[in-house]
Amino acid sequence: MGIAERKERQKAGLRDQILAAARRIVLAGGYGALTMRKIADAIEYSPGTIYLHFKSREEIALELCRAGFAMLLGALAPAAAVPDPVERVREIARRYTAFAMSEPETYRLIFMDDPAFMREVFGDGAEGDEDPGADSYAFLEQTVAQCIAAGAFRPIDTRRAAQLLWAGVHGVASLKISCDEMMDGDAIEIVDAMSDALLTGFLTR
Amino acid sequence: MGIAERKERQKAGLRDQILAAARRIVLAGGYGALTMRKIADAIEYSPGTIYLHFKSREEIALELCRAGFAMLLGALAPAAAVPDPVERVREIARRYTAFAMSEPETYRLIFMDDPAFMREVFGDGAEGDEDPGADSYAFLEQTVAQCIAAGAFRPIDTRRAAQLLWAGVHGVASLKISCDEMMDGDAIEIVDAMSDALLTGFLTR
DNA sequence: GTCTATAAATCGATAGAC
DNA sequence: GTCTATCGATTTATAGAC
Repeated sequence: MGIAERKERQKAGLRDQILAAARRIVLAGGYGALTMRKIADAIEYSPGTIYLHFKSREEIALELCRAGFAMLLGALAPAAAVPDPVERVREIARRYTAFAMSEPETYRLIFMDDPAFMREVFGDGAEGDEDPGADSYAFLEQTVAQCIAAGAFRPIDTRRAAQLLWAGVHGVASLKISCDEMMDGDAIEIVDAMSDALLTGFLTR
Repeated sequence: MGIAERKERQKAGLRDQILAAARRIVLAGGYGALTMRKIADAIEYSPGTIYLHFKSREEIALELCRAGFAMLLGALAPAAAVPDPVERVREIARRYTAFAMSEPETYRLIFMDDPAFMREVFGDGAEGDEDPGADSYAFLEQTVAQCIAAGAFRPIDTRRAAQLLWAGVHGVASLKISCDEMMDGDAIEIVDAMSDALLTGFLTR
């Protein structure tokens, strides 16, 4: 390794610092509070330096969205260890909600702020190799498919069932974030009730 | 267009004109696009004039939220004519979703933008006489209570059931707004499926 | 009540020195 | 690569003339 590699590392290092600072700012004050100057102050560089690593403020926000999706996928992943597919659905719902509650501003940035973010990252923003947004959804849909294959669910439409589950859990999580007082009880407890109610409609009787 | 038209509009009251213009701006470009100058341009007054009717930009947004809640309540109201309480729940869900789809930016302003808006309008912002936010929720909760009283629902917790329904419908509506492509099918069709699934969990068997 | 004018702050992004 | 300096645009809100 030589000078070139060291410079490469330094560049990557600063890029990560920028993203970390940006994430802290968004977490603290929402996406609207994210400004180049605040980032510059936080990392103790000049505002102009940021433009050597990111083309614009938008690009930083997009990268935060991508990272947020990756975090969500990481938070969901341990649910794969649950053997029973129906219980796995419940666990996914719990973990999804726990993530939203522990990172409300990240969740808000991804799912509630600008639709363009979610669309660009989730929709097709895949730059070939990775797409944690689609992966997160695919994980849920696969699990629903396994519930059907195992005979636990009636032969309902897989996509429809997965999307209803997502919508139900998202509804609980986003209302908890927007207006906690409106939803009585703990988020996990509520989302369990949501899973119960929805799964009752899906299960064979 | 000129003096004559402006004087005509004066009859409607400048305060209402400001709100109407603000609403058009928010509908067109989201809450972030709402600026005093744009309002001033739209109503053909100077920016300073607006401050004679509203203390700040925030107060205008709050008033838009209140008006949005009132519109939502108005959109829900006809559901009261449905005699069967269970069918009435379905109808409320449909009308709620139809409102969100026809006024996505209004819906976004109320439920998805700044949590402070929803909190201040819904939470306790009632200035004594009116509170369309609480009324909207109360309408749903009363209907659920009537489902239980009529023996259609198992004796479940009324608030919990009402809040799960709200969360489920909100989840569908908000995901449709944020990422239409992610939810297959028409919003009303999806929300009917959501009602079916949730109600199945609530109905006596 | 309405206007003009402007204060005071903040922003994204760029140019050029080093 | 980094900084200083700044452009140019935008914002909220106010002060004072009429």
